[in-house]
Amino acid sequence: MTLATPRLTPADTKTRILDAAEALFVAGGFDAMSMRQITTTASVNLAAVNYHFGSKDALIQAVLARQLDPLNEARLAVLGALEADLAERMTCEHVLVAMFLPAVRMSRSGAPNAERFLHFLGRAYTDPSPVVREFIDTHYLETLGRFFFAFQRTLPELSRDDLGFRLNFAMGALSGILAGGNTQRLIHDFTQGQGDQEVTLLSRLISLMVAALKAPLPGPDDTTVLDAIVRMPAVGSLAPEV
Amino acid sequence: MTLATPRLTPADTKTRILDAAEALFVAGGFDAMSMRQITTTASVNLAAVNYHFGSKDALIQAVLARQLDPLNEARLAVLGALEADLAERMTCEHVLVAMFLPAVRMSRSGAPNAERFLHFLGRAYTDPSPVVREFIDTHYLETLGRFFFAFQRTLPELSRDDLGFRLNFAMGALSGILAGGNTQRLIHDFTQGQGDQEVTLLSRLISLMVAALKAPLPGPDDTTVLDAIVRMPAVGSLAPEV
DNA sequence: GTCTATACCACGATAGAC
DNA sequence: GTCTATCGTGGTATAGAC
Repeated sequence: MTLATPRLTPADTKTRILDAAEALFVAGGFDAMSMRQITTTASVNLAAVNYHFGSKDALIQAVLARQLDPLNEARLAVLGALEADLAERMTCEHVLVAMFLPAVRMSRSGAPNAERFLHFLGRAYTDPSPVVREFIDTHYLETLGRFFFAFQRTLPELSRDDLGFRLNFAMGALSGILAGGNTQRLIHDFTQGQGDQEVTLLSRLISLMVAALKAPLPGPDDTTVLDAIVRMPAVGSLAPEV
Repeated sequence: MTLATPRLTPADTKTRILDAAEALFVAGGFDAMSMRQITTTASVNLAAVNYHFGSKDALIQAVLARQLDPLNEARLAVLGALEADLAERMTCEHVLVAMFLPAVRMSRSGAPNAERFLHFLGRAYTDPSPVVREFIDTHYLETLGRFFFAFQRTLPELSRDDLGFRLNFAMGALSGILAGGNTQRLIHDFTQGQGDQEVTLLSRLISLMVAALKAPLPGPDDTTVLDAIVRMPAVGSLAPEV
């Protein structure tokens, strides 16, 4: 754990660059922050970023890691604690709580920039730049593997492929919610929520996740019904055009 | 309907630019296609793009519109046909079929580049560039308003806000699936599927969508259960760190 | 109206002096 | 460690030929 030393002396170059980059990232995303903007804001030379981090890509990865690594650690800690406590009594709801609660917790902690944390998180998860996307995906993969196991234990009736399909579905859905125009409202709900609201939003999200995870596999009947729809005259008569 | 005239004379500059841009877009996405690449491939001058389209952004929008506008028209046509045929007997499964079937149909049509259509669609829905994203969102909004109405009629028990929340969830989920590493596999399933496979994948997708749309609202009981989880010693004792 | 040649400015990156 | 100067490439703007 890094001590948040509130020293009065100016931070060193590396930290100043990280802070400036983080602020500009939250404000406008990866593409909007230019090296010249970053170095000007941090009051360092243009070449300093390349010297300390190697490239703009490596810089943003350092910025992301500084915030997201503790988050993933917290997720794993909650998951581990729940598993130690409940063992076989775990449900997928517990796993979902382990996934979502730490972010909410962090945004309410007394730490500096706590209220900016969800802003940062929203940016990180929705930023269009490939560098950011790849970092998120990679760093998720480590944690996701662990959670995948946990989900598998609570949802033994699902095959490995099917669980992967549904998790992909559910996580994509969460990203979609964050990416949509509701982000501001969601963050507002998050930050404003004291206890009750926090739990309310969590339960709302989780109930949708659970529905997607526990939905019955489409049986032959469903296929037949769907087939009937597809072959309806009203649908089938429409010639496809490209 | 535009006639797919296979003229032997070289296409005019505008069309050549559109074709070249589309090919490069499918191959590598928006960022990877440079103006100089496009104009070289199309054998036109660098400034021709700016003359005919105004900017690179406007060009990609024209490329997207040429392919996606017919798709949206087909979606609306299927929806209208189903509504005319079924009236009050419509279910949300019918609406979902109207949403997803046209894309599958188009990819199987005899039109040129039909098999490339889902590749193109995958790119369009997952390209990280803000220009592409904004275009997709905007052009969806028109169609989505119409579909929102249709969903509302088949799911009267959901409030307007709640339906919006869940549709956002479901559509984000679909994008997530397309955006994930499964895209190639999904496309493979799509293209290879003759009838049966096509219906199978559709039914699989739709069953998840239906589950998310029809999931019961979390009642007081669920909130209490969740609250109990959140306040468990194992969870609550973990101090948040940022 | 169309098309071409060319100039412009901002970007990220890097070599080399200090 | 830090700085300046500079390179290559990106999208864009315009003057002028046809």
